[in-house]
Amino acid sequence: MSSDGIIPSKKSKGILEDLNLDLEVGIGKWEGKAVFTKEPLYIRSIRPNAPKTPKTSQPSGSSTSPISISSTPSPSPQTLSRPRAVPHFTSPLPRTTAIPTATPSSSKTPFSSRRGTTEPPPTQTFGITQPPKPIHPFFNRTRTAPPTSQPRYTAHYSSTEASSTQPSQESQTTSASSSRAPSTLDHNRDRELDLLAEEVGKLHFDYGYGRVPASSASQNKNNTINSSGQRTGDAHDKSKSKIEETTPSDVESSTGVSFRQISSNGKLQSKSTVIPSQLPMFHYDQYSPKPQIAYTSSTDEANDLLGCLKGDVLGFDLEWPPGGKYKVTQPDGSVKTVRIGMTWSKEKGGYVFGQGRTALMQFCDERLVVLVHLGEKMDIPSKAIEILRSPKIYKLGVQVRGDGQKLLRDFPQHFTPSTSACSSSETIPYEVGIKGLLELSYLARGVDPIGTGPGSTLIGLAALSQRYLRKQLDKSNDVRKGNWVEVLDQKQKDYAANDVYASLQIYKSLRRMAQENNFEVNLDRYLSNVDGSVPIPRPATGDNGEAVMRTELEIGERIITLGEGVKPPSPAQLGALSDFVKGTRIDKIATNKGIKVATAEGYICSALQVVGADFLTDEERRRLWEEIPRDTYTWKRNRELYNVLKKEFDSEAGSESETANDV
DNA sequence: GCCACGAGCTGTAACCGTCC
DNA sequence: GGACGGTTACAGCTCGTGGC
Repeated sequence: MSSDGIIPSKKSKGILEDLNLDLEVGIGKWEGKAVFTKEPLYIRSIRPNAPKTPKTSQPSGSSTSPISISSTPSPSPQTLSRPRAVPHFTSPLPRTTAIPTATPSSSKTPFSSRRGTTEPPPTQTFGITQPPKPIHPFFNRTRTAPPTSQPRYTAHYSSTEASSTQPSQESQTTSASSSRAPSTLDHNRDRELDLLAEEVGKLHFDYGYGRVPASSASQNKNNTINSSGQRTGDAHDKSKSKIEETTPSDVESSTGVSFRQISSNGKLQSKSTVIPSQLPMFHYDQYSPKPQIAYTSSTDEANDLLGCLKGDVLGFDLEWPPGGKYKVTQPDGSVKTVRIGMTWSKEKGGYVFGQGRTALMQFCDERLVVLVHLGEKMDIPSKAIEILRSPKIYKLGVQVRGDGQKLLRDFPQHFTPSTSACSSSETIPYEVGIKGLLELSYLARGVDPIGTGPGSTLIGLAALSQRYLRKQLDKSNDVRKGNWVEVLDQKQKDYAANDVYASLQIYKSLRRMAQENNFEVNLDRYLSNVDGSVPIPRPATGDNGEAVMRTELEIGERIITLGEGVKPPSPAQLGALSDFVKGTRIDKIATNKGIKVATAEGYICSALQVVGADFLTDEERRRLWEEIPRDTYTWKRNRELYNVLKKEFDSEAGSESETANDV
């Protein structure tokens, strides 16, 4: 592509690839679309239209390059001038699996030496002819840019310019970062991760799911005791010992699920990998005592069985048939094809695929797996409703919220209030719903933030099983997408039981991990309740009885109602004002949100122009007056507010009233 | 096949700052 | 004070992941 294009030329990309970059650097081989940056960058644009007055003082970079990049940290977020986010390199590879790969030289820099970072070293591919696919991206992704005081965008230089930029020595010190603007939430999470990483780095981990350091392996082998005093080590079947006997060299020469090694001093040193296909398959009967599997399609029996479940943490899952055609064997032996979850669309002139109704509910505790087969018509047993509604019983699963929503759609009568419960208020409070749904992948992220990597997306049950149980979970399509409506065969029962029992075992592994490292886990942080509590706006009634639309705003802890037709402030403006009334200084708000102070000032004043200065208390108005300097554009653009405050707080207001108008 | 969710990319309105 | 152009924030889109 030409130098004007978005994609850098093969030549320039080749230069990047050929560079013998250090791990600290991050750009070694580009595989994704976005540009990743680890360090704050100076960017100096000398485009013809660039401002004549540079906003930052620059170290001398490559003078021939349209854009110069330095790894020197920015002195202040307020002084960094950047163009808007621009996509950079393109690649047919999926974005989320794009992993800047380390060059061999990267091994010179041990991961442990990288202060303030939490990402694992990039997957090493030495001697691998076929890069393995099965690694879950969340166990293998480099993290995004670390939290800095930078504004939202870091080093998103225009691709047009970058494409013609020769990689200078300085540019080599840049690393990969998403071109996506890191949100405030991202920043906060990154800060949390950094803090956690520091703490975790001090600890000695024996996760019980990765390779166990020799010293502790002998100690723990078959002797792990859970909090309830039960012996759990031997539950990890005979095949476990095979893994434990694997020599480090065996493991390191493999690829697949990556496990980071933590030395006795707690530092991350290197990683080893295990090919998932070498892992044994998960099966509930490998555990001791072997759980009983109870399959029923009788409501009474289901109630009895569910009543036998003990503890306040249960495995939970649902199965339903994807929409499609299914062959069903009739009582007389004949085979009939039926359509499930398909509806005829006149517009499309064909069937539209949907979903079948929930056909199977799985619950389990340590000793009992209950498979309640609802089939086509059976209603949810009352005991199951009781469990699902109870906030005190945690129901474990991956994308458990989706399961909850599915139940809510299929059986709304049990989890949503009747319409008679509607109040006259503008939102309808829902007292029921499905509570205590505990998202396992969020729990894993909380307990094992380094192992799961950055981000907040869901991690599949199979990936969790590989990592925390060292077992493969059968997720083959032939069973998964099968017909769950008809009476289940043994394969389906096993699949369903394994799914739900694996959730419980993963939870136990995570809990053990947290206990061993003195991490207090508040399970309520990982709940995904489904209570249908979506506010339903009801138009207010005007004096003449006609419905008028008003907007209710929550600012800080105060609620204010705007008049009809008044356009509410933008979310950013409301957020800034909300923070201000909570007592946060404006410069702090700007830093927290990664925006300029002037922008934060503008947001607050703009919001106040809408809600009115009276919204603020006397003290808040004084704070505003004192925190925003007189000679700012903020006051120029909000003169009305300026005059109000000046009159109130400026002792020389009278003599300067004309000046105020001139601002 | 569907659904839900998160991450990354992109267009654009709004904002900021300078010039006349 | 208006015009203008660069900068910033945000909404909406696409795509990939997970679930069945």
